[in-house]
Amino acid sequence: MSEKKTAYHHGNLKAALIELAERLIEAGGFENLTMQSLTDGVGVQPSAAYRHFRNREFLLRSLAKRSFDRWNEEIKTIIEQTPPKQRTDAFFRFFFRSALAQPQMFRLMFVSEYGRDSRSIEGMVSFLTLETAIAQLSPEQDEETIRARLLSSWGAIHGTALLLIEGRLQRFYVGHMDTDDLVDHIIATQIHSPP
Amino acid sequence: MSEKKTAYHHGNLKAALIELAERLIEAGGFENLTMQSLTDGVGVQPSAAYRHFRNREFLLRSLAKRSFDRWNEEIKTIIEQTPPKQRTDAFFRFFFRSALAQPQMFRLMFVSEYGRDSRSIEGMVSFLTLETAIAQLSPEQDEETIRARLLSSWGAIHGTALLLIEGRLQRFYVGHMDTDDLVDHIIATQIHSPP
DNA sequence: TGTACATCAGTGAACGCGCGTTCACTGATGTAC
DNA sequence: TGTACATCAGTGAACGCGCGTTCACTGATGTAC
Repeated sequence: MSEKKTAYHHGNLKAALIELAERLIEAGGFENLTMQSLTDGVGVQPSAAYRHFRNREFLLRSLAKRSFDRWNEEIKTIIEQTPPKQRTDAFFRFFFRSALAQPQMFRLMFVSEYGRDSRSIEGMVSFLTLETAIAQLSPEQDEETIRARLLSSWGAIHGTALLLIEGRLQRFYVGHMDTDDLVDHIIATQIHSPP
Repeated sequence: MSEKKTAYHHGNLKAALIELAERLIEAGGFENLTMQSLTDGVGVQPSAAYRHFRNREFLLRSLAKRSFDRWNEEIKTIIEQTPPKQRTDAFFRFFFRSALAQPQMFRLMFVSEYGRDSRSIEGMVSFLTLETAIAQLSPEQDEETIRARLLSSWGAIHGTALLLIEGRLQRFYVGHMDTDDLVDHIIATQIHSPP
């Protein structure tokens, strides 16, 4: 199997489709990803895509899953390399960094229906990681309080990331405050909030 | 102009379309509102809708605007009837109450493109209301800190409301914790967090 | 109080098109002997 | 080392349909005289 693709057999169509799909999603949002634009971009007939993906929904689902897998890998690495007390902070920072680096992929993963499955299974991993990290910050708390903190932190970073992605917060910045400052503040609020 | 509508002239088509549109959106999300299902439900030809709304986008925009207007009215009333120190709390509670009462309308207003215009103008009202309320809770703070708190609170309630709407948080409740407890906790975190 | 006419708010039929998806086919590749 | 054949991964053409939108029309309503 040579690298050179013949005119007929593309050779690595599936990989090419995935790669382009990720670019197109980032460019226009998953809602606007069409099978035709995707196959056009790769230089192949629309029908060829169906040799590799059952249908559009399946494609989007598997794209979301891929991203979640990568995401969880990265989180695992970060957690391992960070001292326990700083893990919550590190997780929050990673969360915002990735959300702002690939906002449309973030939406596919965390907003769309297509990410739902991955969220409920793989999503737990980061959830539990975060919970453990939070628990270590305040070991005296009971389980229920820790859970409540976890959920409210999750809501805070989820919502703020979405607002930042939509770019609808800058208008309210004052002085020399910017996105980084806001993220700092949110992290401080979530980490040091009282029981 | 009698209340009785003749077979031909509906009489109050516009109002009927709006009312049904709100019901259909709440039932299936704004993405799935079609002009045909809308006019069908009212018992009128699809083309009739275009006598009252330029197009679908315009319809959805004006629905979002209507909701924002109502929403801002309600907030104004609540704020007026609440002592200054409790206004932040009251606003948060109203926010969650309305989000959970009409989740799909919330999405139209706060997530969709169609609510964007209303968010940037009318949205400021509630934003500034909240800012004033927050400022009154901690009068010693400088403007920038208050803004940061405002934005991070906004993110927290925005994100948590969306997660609650998607029903993806219950799974993580423990003991006798429920949605109300979570909301309580979020409000406590946001209101009493340190500078 | 009645008639003529403008205006308004619907009808009915159709269009167009974007887009996902199917299916019989064909060219290239891999494998058995 | 070469040939026959199965298998695989594409092509090409077309379908269907949901859905927004248009447009010439018509029935009802309101108004001037």
